[in-house]
Parts: sequence; structure tokens; C-alpha cells
Amino acid sequence: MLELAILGLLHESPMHGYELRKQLTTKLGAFRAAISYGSLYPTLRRLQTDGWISEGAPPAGMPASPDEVPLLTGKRGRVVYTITAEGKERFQELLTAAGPETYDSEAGFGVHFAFFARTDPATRLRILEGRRRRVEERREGMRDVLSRAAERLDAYTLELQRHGLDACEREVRWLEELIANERNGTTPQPPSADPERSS
Amino acid sequence: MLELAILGLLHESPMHGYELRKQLTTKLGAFRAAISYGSLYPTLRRLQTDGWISEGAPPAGMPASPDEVPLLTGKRGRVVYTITAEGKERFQELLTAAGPETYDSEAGFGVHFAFFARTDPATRLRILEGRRRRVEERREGMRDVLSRAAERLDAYTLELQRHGLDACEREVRWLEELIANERNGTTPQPPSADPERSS
DNA sequence: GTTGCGATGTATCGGACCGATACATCGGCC
DNA sequence: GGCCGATGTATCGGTCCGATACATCGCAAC
Repeated sequence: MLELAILGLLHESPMHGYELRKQLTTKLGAFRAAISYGSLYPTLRRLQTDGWISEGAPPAGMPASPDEVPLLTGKRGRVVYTITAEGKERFQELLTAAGPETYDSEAGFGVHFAFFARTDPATRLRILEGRRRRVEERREGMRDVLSRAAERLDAYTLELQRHGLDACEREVRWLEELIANERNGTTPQPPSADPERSS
Repeated sequence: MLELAILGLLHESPMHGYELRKQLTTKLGAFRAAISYGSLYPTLRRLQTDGWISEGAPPAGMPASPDEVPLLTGKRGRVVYTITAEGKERFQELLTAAGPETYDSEAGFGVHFAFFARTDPATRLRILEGRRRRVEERREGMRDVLSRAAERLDAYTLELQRHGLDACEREVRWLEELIANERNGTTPQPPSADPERSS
């Protein structure tokens, strides 16, 4: 989960922990709240020992975009992380290997979706459909509760079920739309002016 | 979290673990997916050593409703848990002491909301307003992203933000409505005794 | 100039919760 | 009689969170 998210962000640009967390929070803010440092730093360490990322600025070849954002200024005390070539492979591998755990959790789906621009069409479709199935199941469960046991629940529990059901129906409709687009190839492609940096 | 949920359910009726999990899943299904046994059983053990619940059928006084649901049949191998008097106090205490952690997480809010029928009006209002504030903050964050950095995001990330924003706006509206009802006293009370606004 | 203060930044620890797994029993159905 | 899916209890490793502790930087007030 976090591994995929971190690799994905570092794929775009090298970064230090603090900035990483901020980007994580805004980019994935729709589906999960915020990433804790208590998971971020240990994960960074693990990724480093696994060889997916390396400490320090990129190997002098890459001209590290001089953006307005203060990303990789290796100032005092800051530790800048850069994704390695193996890390990029690992990223693609994780992107494609999208099992049930991908759509089972909100966070899992959110992270994968956030990197759909780098995911191949077949995998995109598979994830969207898996997610839809999952949400439909939840929806059916709530419908059953509401139709079969409504009179045995208090008003608040009832209201909670209704709200949840509504949210599920909405998400299913959203997913249907995305799936339809995906099949048509209508989906706005990522700015294809950027054809694969390396690998 | 789990502690509150378990005490709340056992407050309604004694139960064994399996049934507890099923009820947990349906009652709180709107906001959190499912409870794992890996958290349920250890928590049950802890609640027991803390004295909030006890193993075995109720102390012979309570006539354990002979419902159609097979709840407390102390058959072979089953362990039935019953809430103690101290447990009921603890439950009320947890219900009322609703700090920020209550509305920070989906699950926390969901659990508290599910037991609103047993929560006093002032606490209900406090929780609803805290939650609203929290969701509004998330909403503002996403609005900023969409208005300030939309052109720098790919189509999928954009769509994710839009979907998240929509969900937030919807939840805020839902909360507004609940808060308004709460202030009017329009909210249906638990079935106990409410001759004023019965339907 | 120095003092204080909020934003930036790195790091760890205990605990909550999950996912997989193992295993035992029960009620039918063939 | 045997098989199988529901029911039922339990544990283990791992992921992630929340609180906390510091250290530094820019800057404004005095």
C-alpha cells in the first residue's frame, strides 16, 4: 500500500519525507485521510534496504526539474530519496499485480486509482470491475438490512444504513461510468507528450 | 473503538464471538468494512480482564430474550459473553467522552453514530458538529487542489479529486440536516418512552 | 542582536487492527 | 456412512496510526 504510493510519487520526482507526506495527503486525500510518520519513515527505510529507493540526489544524470517547489534541496538535515531503476520495475510490478486486496480497502483502491495514468488499460479495467463488484456486495448487504430488518432498528442506525446505501449506489454509478469510458477508449489519456523517461 | 462497539452490542443482548462479528459487520457496515477475528478475540479477552464483560450466560436474573436469533445458546464450544454492571458504566463513559478521535476517523464516527440512540443530545450535537468541521476541512483541501493545481494533474487524479469532493459535499449536507433535526428535537427518540412526537 | 515562535523536518514507540491460517463441530444432503 | 459448507474459537506476523520528542530555519518583535 504505502510502498506503492511512495514509489509512485518518487517516480515523478525525488523528495524528502516531509514533502512526501504532504503530497501523499493531497493526492490520496480522497480515499484515505493522512499518512502517519510512524508508517512513512519505517517504510522508507525498508524500501531503501530492499534497493527500490536510494538516499541522496539522483545520480547526476537526471537534471532534477528546478520547479518552484522546494523538493530536493538537500539542505541541512534533510534526507532526499530517489527511486532506483529496480524501484521503477518494482513499481510497475505492483501496479499490474492488482489482486483482491486492491479493491477490498478504500485506501488500496484509492492508491491504485491515483496511478491509473501509469497503469495499462487491461489492469485498469480489472481493478474497476473488481471494485464495482465489491461495492455492489456492500450495497446488497445494506439493502437487505433496510428491507428485512428496518422495523427492528432505531432511527439513527436506520439513517446510517440509508446514508451508506446512498454512498454505495453513487460509487457504483461512478464506477460504471469509468468502466464505460475505459471500454470506449474515451478516457482522457495522460499527457502523452511524455513517453517514458527511462527503463 | 472496538471496545465501544462490543460493549454497545453486548448491552443489547449477550452474544458469542461469531454472532458479535456478524452484527458488528452489518450494524457498522456503512462506515467500516468488517471486523477481523484477529482484533475481536484479543479485545474480548482484554474486556474480560478489565471486568467490563464476563464469560457465561447472564446471572440468572435476566430472562435472556428467547428470540428467533440463536444468540446465547451455550452449546458445545461456544463462549457467551455478557456485559457487567461496570461494563455498562464504562459504555456510557465512552459514549460521552467523545474527543477528536471520534470524528477524525470514519470508523470512529460510525461507531459512535450507531449508538446515538443511547447518547445524550448534547454529546450527539457535539459529535455531529465536530465531524462536520472535519469533513469541511477535507472538502476545502480538495477544492484547493482542484482550483489551484488542476492543470498539473492527470485525468484520473483529477477524477479522483472530483469524486472525493462530491462525497464530502454530500456528507456535509447530510450532517447539516442531522444537526438541524437535532436542534429542533425532531429526532425520533429510542423506542423506550417518547409520547410527544410519536408517529 | 537576541529572543521567541511557528513551520519545516527526522525519528521512534506502543498499540490498534487486519489478513491469513489452523482447527474443531454441526446440520444436512447424497 | 461420508462429505461439505456453516458455524465457531483462536493465534501470528505485519501494517499503519497517534503521540511524542527533538533539532533547525526564517522571521518578526523588542
